[in-house]
This record gives sequence, C-alpha cells and structure tokens, in this order.
Amino acid sequence: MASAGGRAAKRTGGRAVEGAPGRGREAVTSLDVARLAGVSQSAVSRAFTPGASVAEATRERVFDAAGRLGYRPNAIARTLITRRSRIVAMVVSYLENPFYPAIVELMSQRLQRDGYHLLLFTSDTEAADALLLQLMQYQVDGIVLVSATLSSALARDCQRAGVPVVLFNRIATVGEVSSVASDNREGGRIAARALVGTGHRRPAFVAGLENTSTSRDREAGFREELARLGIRRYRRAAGNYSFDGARRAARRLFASGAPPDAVFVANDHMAIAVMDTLRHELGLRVPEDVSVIGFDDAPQAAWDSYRLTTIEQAAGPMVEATVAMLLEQIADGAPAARRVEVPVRLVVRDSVRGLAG
Amino acid sequence: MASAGGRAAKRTGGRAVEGAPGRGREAVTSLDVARLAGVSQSAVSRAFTPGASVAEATRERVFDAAGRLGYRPNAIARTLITRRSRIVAMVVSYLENPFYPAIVELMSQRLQRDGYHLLLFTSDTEAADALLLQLMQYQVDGIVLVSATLSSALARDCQRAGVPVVLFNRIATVGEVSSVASDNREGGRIAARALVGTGHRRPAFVAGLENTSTSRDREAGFREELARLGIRRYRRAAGNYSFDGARRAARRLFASGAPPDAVFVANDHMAIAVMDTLRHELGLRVPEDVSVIGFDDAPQAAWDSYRLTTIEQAAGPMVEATVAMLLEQIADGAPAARRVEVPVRLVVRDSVRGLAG
DNA sequence: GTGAAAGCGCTAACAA
DNA sequence: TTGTTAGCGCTTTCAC
Repeated sequence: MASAGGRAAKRTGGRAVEGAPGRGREAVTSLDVARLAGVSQSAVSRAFTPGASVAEATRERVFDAAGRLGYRPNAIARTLITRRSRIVAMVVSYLENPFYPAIVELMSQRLQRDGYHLLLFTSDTEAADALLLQLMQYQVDGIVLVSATLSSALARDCQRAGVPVVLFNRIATVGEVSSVASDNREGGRIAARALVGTGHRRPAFVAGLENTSTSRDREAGFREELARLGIRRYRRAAGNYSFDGARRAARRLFASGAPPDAVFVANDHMAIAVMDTLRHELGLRVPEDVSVIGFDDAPQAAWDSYRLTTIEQAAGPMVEATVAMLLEQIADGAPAARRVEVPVRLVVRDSVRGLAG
Repeated sequence: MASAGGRAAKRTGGRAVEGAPGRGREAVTSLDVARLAGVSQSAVSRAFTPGASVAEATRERVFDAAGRLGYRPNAIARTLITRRSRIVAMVVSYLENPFYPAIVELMSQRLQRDGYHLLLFTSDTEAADALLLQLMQYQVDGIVLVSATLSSALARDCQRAGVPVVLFNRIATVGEVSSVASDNREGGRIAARALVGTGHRRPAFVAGLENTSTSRDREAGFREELARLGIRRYRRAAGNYSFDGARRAARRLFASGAPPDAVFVANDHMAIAVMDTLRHELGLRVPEDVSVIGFDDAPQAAWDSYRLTTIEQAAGPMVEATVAMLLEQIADGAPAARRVEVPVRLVVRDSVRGLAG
C-alpha cells in the first residue's frame, strides 16, 4: 500500500496523470524506491553504484525497498547521462564459416564477464555504411569489425567520431585504427615448410577473397617460403572464402595436366570443400594422392572424415587481445592504434602425407 | 560560425561549461541542428521521424544543417522517452551446433530489415537468471530464447514484466509464453517410416538432452510410428546434443550383440558424430551396414563425406514466424501466447540404405 | 554520508 | 505546420 500510494502521487509536473491506466504497467523507478526506503533518489543511485559512498545501513534499506518493488535500474537512462552504454557492437560478414560462430561465442562470453553486451550485426559490404551509422546512434562503447570486406575508411570514421574500433582478423589499410590478427604470413611459411619438408614438389594455393589481408598475407608467406626452399612456381585459384567457390577452385586446379601434389587452402572451411571435391568428385585420395593443409583449426577440421592438418588461429588469445584493447581504449579515450599479431602453430592430423602425428 | 556560437551558448542551466575542453568531443544534439537550421528542436525531431508532419522545406533545411554538423539522432535518448529500444535480445546456449549460427544470421538479417537490432547472449542454464535481469535493464523490446535449457518460468517472468518472449525451437511448459518449433513429433514419425519402409528392423535412437521438448517430441513420434509399424522396441542412448556425447552414445549402442541396423539421431550435429564413429572407429559402413538419419538439415549434412539423410527444419519460416509474433506482440502489447508449429520434411541423401534419391 | 537541484538528448502534448 | 513546455529515469555536482 505504501508503494501504491507512492505510485499515484509520483508525477510532479503540472498535468499529472493520476493512475494513468492507458499504457499498462509503468516501470518502477529509483524515485519509487527512494520513497519507500525513506531516502533520496541520490541515495538509491549510490546504493546501486559499486564504488559509491553510502552507509551500509542505507544500502540495505534501499535494497530492501528495491526488492519489494521489483526495481531494476534502467540502463538506458544511465547511459544517457554517463555516456557509456556498456554495449559493444560486432559486425560479422557471414556465419557460414564455422570459425566465426566460435569467435562470436567467445567474444560474447568474454564481454559478459566484464559487464558488456554484444550487439550483433551481419553484413557484407553493401549495407555497411548505413549499419555503422546506426551503431553510432546506439552509443555503442566500441566496435569489433570481423567482416573482411568492410572498408577501413569506414572504420576510421567511427574511430574519429570517438568510438573505439578494433579490426578482427584483418589489417587496417589506413592508420589510426587498431587490429588483431594472426601472424598470417608466418602461417603461410609454416604451411610451405610442412609441404616441402615432406617431399611435395607441386604445391597449389586456394585463395580466399583476393582483396583481403588474411588471404594475401597467407599466400605471401607461402610463396616466400616456397621460393626459399627452391620452388618458384605454384598453381593457384581463388575460392573467395565460400564453400562452392572452393569446390570450383579445386576442379580448376586439377583440370589440366601435371596436377598439384599438395594444396594449401586459405581456411578450413574451404579446405574441407577441397577435400570433398578431391575425394568424392575427382576420385583422388587424401593424403595419398594429394595433401591438403588448411588454416583456422575450425572444429570440423578435427572430424574423423577429414582429420585436416591445419594452421591454428588462437581464437582465445585473439578474442582476449581484442577485448583488452577495446576496453583500454574505452577507458582512456586513447586512440592508440595498435596492431596485435597473434602467433599461429601447425596442428598435425592426417591430411598431409608423411607428416608425423 | 553559427554553429560554433551555438555550441558555446548551448548550456542553458546555471553553471554553464563554456567550451568545456575536459571531456573531448561532445555530441552534436538536435538543439544544435535546430539552431543552425533556424527552427525549433521539435522540428528537428519531426524531420527525423518517418511519418511526422513537417513541411518539405523545413525538412530540407533540417537535413542540410544536420549534414553540416554531422548530426546523428541519439537512439538512447529516444528510447528513454518512447520506451521502445528497437533492440531484441536473443539468448542462445551454444553455437557449436551448426544449425544455430544459421538461425542467428537469419534472425539478425530479418530484424535489421525492420529496423531492429540484435543483442546476443550466450548462456547455458547457470547464469541465465542474472542474464535476463540484465536484458530487462536494457529495455529490450523483445526476447528470443533459443537456449533449450533455460527454464520456462524465467520466460514467463519476462513476459509478465511486459517484455514479449518467444521460445524458439522449444515448447513452453508453462502457459502465457509463445513458441515457434518444428513439428518434431511428425519428424520422428517420418524418420521411423523412412527406416522401416526400407526394411530396417533394429532401429535405435540417439537422444539430445533428455529434458528438452525437441528431443522428447522427436523420440515420441519415432516410437509411436515404430509401434504402428509393428516394432515395439528400440535401443536408445543419450548424446546430450554434444558431439562427444553422441560419439559415446554410438559406442554404447553398438557395444553389445545384435547391433542396430539404423540410427535416428536427434540432430545433424550428433548424427555426423555418430557416422564418424561408426565408420572410423567401429569399422562399419554407412549406409551398407547401418543407416543413419538426422534432424535439422544443417549445412554439413550436405557435405560429400556425409550426405546425411535428414529431417529438415525450415529455418527461414521459423525465423519469419518468430519475428512476426514478436513484432506483433511489441505493437499490440497483446500477450497472445501462441504456439506455432512449422512443418518438416525428409531430405533424402545417401545415409539410409534403400532410400531413393 | 546525504539531499536538492540540474540536466543527459530526445519526443509528445498542447496551444497557436 | 510549428514552437513551447514538460518530462523519460537516471547520475552528478554542490552544499551541508
């Protein structure tokens, strides 16, 4: 009854709505709690603010009143005044590549741990501009761009507008914006060494999207190490990071004479497509006739039907670095613009002939 | 200069901050735009509100001024007053099962189309209570619960608190809350018919989590149709919707004499684990020695290494129904509490012996 | 440690 | 159609 009375008398302005049955249940506000607890609204605010200076007794009375009223602070109102939403946006191009769901899950959990929330967007290039603008409207505290195809310029604009941006698995082509990526070049080198070291002499490469730094760096490392080991030429085809694209790439690679004896594929998702095409369409055995090596260490790479040898991207450390940088920038407001490069390592399974487990 | 003057004179309260270089770039507000355009703040608001009554000339002047200032409406402030955040929360237990990333992607795109945004949470039971409370604090307009293990009671509480909830791929055990799910029972029946109709006589079932409606309904339909076709008994084991759990289940099923000649698995992710275990660990051929039938039609089911015959869940229609119900509830405030059941169908591939493509 | 007052940026009556 | 006014629910000086 105390609460009911409080509610009715609540409106202070001129045309009070006295009960206002129109809109349905109204929210319980900090003012309601304050009245029931017999303290000021500020006291309620302080009671719910971790490091604030409130007497233990006051805090208890507030919590008690809040409990009875079923009060929950309104994060939106708080955001409006503190200018911190505790929301981080993540833009991801597509979730078809199984490496990304894992990243999303990790990121979500990592952010939840710090009291942040994840606003998820899926987009390929086209609608991206409009999207980022929307993000800004939501006062997100930071943005993680996973989408390989979004323009760096866009990212820079956000950064300039005061919203920290971290590029994930992708290098900035403009300065100012931070990024976290694997040591893709070294990954390519490792792949080359693994193949050449086991006697392969006609390697091929299946690229992702040609305009992405990941695909380019992986290939650059591969090419470079191949050359160092005396192999100056290799066949190549682009799979554009799509499953069917990779299947087509595999067909092209093996269409003409002197087929490759090994294929390095820019990610596991495509590598699996390549393996399937080799085995079930082209009648080739992996690894007996052709070796295949992937990139990511996606869950599927470990499945018995593939047992794909691959370059592992350290998802955990990558996510950790991303969140750390983001939170740091949020706290300091410092533009920083750092580039983190996470080490990769070879995971040996059964898709490369002659490589010991 | 007009804008600069506007900025400096902006603070209306007593202790004006005159320039305030402390905090860094301040946001451009609708008031700034109003001043530059020489109109009232309301006019700016109207110009940015789709159906509002503004003269075309006014709108243009506002947009012009907004453009020069780089103004973007503050969605948070709008939410505070309209009480509509245009944010929908989605709680998903884990993204390991490849069916779910597809759902997340579809849902995200579908919501974006209607100007809504997706706040993503990952959680298994434990932290769920705390989670939902947080959601409420963010004034989300609706919640989609995909997590199979979250309690229905929790969902009901949200619903009661005025936030529309739709259970996805999961039936409510309490009334009041809406749900969208496949016709799981019929799916089970179809699986039974497919198996028995092709001469299988020793079927088995690999369950998901025993306490989920999906797994139970799929099994109930399977059992029921088996019985109708004269098969009263079948072996069963629980895989708990995990890959390794399914592998263990497969081992158990085939450990003792008179092994099954067919396995119906509660989802594709587990079905793939079962196939791999059968083929690569137990030395059995699929479908020659054992037939396998799954549920979902996840992308991986179509991969050449599996060619899994499965019961398709119509992801598109399910998402469509979910969003439609949610938006309807958001608009009407109607509790509705409907139960949508989406039809399933058999997708024939090569994992069931004797079933024609 | 606590309360009063001001105001975050916006929209929604109401009056003109 | 437009401007004026009063808040949405919260945090934050400032004074005590």
